[in-house]
Amino acid sequence: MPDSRTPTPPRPLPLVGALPIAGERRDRRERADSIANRDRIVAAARALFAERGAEGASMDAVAAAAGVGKGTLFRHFGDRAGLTVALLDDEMTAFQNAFLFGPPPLGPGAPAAQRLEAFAAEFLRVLDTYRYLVVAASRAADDSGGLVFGALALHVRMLLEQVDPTLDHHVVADLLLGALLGGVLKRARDDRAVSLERLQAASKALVRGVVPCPPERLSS
Amino acid sequence: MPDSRTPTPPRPLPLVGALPIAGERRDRRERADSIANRDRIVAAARALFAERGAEGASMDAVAAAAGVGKGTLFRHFGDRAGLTVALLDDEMTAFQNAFLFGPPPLGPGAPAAQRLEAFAAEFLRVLDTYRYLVVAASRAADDSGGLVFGALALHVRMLLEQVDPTLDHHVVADLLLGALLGGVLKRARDDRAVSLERLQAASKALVRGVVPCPPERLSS
DNA sequence: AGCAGAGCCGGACTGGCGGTCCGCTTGGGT
DNA sequence: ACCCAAGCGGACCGCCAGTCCGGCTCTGCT
Repeated sequence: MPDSRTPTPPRPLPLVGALPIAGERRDRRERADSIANRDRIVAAARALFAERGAEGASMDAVAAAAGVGKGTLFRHFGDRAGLTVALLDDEMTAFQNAFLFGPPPLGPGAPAAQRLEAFAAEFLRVLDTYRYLVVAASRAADDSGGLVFGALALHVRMLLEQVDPTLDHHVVADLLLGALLGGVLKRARDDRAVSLERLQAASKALVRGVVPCPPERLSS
Repeated sequence: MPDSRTPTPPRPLPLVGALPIAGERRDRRERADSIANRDRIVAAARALFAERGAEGASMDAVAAAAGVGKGTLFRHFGDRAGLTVALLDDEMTAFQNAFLFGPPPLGPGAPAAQRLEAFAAEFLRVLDTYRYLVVAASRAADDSGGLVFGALALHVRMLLEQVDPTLDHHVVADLLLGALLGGVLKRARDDRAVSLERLQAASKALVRGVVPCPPERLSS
């Protein structure tokens, strides 16, 4: 009997830093059918969450839609929270890459204040696109936002520090992310009573508020 | 057989406006034992949520702790979400009264900008005090925040409009409330890694940012 | 190519939870 | 004192997250 069934199974991609680049090798090569099954589960879960909403998709339904057994599902993702976090984590990792290596104003090269504004707008766009995952994660995960948005919060903190060193970066970053997340969640619930553009414009006002008043740092 | 068991039972206190003043009379007087049972349920639920956390307290456990049957519990509150909303709603109503009728700077009489700052600080304090309810409601209710914080959002919108008529009050208010709510939720999860005072200070910075730059409107 | 076994697969099974139902009890008006 | 509408309780139901283990497939080695 394998000892990989200890109380803390490996859970493939729990942290944001892990990139799902193909060809990455572990201590032991992962079996091809295992990888294929994982991919099918991810695809099926994405479709089900998008279609039936957060709690319309039971783990049984996901497994059935993916054409695998429940054992396989739980082997790969540990529990329901692990699945939702893994799904959302993929998107957040992509966003993080755009932020770290992409072109300005989101990526490096632009002034910090501009990058913050671009971050808010783009973060809202991405969250809204995958709002079904955000809703699911906000319910399922005990540390909702902790693991998934941790790396993002770090970057916001750095930007905030550049913009105004006297700020309490840590807390203000959390507040800012909370505002964006809350906005998306409300939009997801109210069936999009306000347009994404309005949300983005309001978030820009919020970000500009945090930045020190002298306007010469803001305008392009 | 009473027809009060239709798909949409009355659910005593779903809206914020309903004040639980004693002596208020409905079309038919409510039975004394019913009121007593409701109070015992509320007290037991509060204790259980505070003690065992959001999902440590099942409805069976609440009913048992209150010394009533499950039928009584569900008759009074409809479902789990109804119970958590009712609990949180009581606190929010009290807070709302302080905001509407209490002394400045929270109540009327102070400049809008100051009232906004006081609102943020006090809202954080109240939410943090009842953080176990906030966590429970954020999981249970489908319209989490919609019903419970709706009235609060209205007031914030009014204040924002007074402070800067060019603002998109509706969305900015949601963003602001989302930031505060998110801050409290994070604090509830991380076991209070940052002090409430730091949170309040950061929220003040956020509120000041939204207000137009000229500082003569801000300082006392 | 053939073999051995490590590790993955699947789906029956379990415990517990939210929510319902209906016969019984009781409060309160007359 | 009487009556009955209203409230009560807890057995019951279906669902769902998570577990378990026998069997089988894929992989690395020879």
